[in-house]
Amino acid sequence: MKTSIHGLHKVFESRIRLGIMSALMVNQKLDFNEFKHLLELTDGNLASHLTALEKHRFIQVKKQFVGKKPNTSYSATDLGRQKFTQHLNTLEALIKKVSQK
Amino acid sequence: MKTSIHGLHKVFESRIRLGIMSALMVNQKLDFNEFKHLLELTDGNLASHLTALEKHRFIQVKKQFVGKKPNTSYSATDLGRQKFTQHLNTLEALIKKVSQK
DNA sequence: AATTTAACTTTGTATTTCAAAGTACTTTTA
DNA sequence: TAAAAGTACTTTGAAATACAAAGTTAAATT
Repeated sequence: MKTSIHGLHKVFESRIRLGIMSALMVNQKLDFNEFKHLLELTDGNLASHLTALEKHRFIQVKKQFVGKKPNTSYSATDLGRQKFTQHLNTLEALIKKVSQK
Repeated sequence: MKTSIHGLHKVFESRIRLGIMSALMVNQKLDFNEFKHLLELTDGNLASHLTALEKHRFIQVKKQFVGKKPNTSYSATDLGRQKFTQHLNTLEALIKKVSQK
């Protein structure tokens, strides 16, 4: 087991950040409001989870105006994809181990 | 995504409790010291994670003497197996979703 | 001018996590 | 037989995390 949970990254353990990263793996970009509706969080809480991922450089932010509205969109960085993939691989291996028997 | 992370259980989010449950899915019982070596935790920390799982009735405890030494062993309950399986199924679905494309 | 929208930041509380130290009881060792 | 060690905790306290609610900034709409 020592080896099995070694590839897990603390920042991905939260269901919310897990959700954010998953969403960004299948969508090249998503904006603040999309996340808000997807995850049903308060603005502040969502912002802090996004900031946590940004601090690790697992996601990157782009601020612009879309039409006349401000828009903040997020995408996974290469590093983020790499680390998150490793996290999922570890989980997958763990699931496989548990399922086999 | 709303649906995807719905089957996750908070208590299984921690890598340590994930490790404990995984170990108990493939071993019908493990004792305190085995966990200690498997997970490399201080006694107190291990005890509190085990207690957390016990409070949810996801694991059960058996205290006995083995030879002359006290021995505390743990096993997953049916409820624990059921809930943990659901957690892993949810993760598996999420991984599949992310991997597809 | 007042309201709304977007995206935060700040504040404050509650919860979680963990190491370290302390405890109780038994056994082994010097 | 007194001291040390092992098992399995509990308690304490500090640090990190999580979250809601309220406040903020700046532009856009009514």
